[in-house]
Amino acid sequence: MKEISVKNKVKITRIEKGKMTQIELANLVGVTRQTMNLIEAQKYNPSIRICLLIARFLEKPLDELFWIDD
Amino acid sequence: MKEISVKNKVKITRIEKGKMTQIELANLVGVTRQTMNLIEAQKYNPSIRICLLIARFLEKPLDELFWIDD
DNA sequence: GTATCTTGTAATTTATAATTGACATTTGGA
DNA sequence: TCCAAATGTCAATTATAAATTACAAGATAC
Repeated sequence: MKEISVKNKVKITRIEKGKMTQIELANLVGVTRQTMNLIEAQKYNPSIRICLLIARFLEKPLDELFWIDD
Repeated sequence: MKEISVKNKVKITRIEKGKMTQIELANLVGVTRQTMNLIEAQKYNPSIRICLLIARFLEKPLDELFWIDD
């Protein structure tokens, strides 16, 4: 069981942002919906490239979307 | 030859920040100096966890240190 | 000019991110 | 209530980040 210390608020931000679905955001970013689902569920550590693309499409700064939970 | 579109200013920020060496920053973050070297050279896409730790120790926001070059 | 610390890089291995395909459950609208 | 879209999750594979070991090139101090 791997412990992931990086937290995010991608899911609530996506939903707040209108009716964008996981699939739509995944397509915009260029990942599969499974990957987006795991990111939203905070099951692992995505790459900075994916995080930057998510931040771009959700129109939020990185630091607001991702942080370390310690 | 893999093209990495994520740019960063980790190296100049580290040097500006005093006399911190690559090895010291790598140790703080908890990666090897080779990994830190590759990140500074923008040879690949690090994880958000590593980027958050770098930002913490360099005392800069993520968005200031990492961006997408397109 | 030589010893030492720092950095760049390369080849190999290991860990894990990300994909693919599939199925079950939940949600919301007609 | 029924149907379809959206989400959660799993197992297996592929791609790539990160570690390890090692050596060479620059820099700095003596």
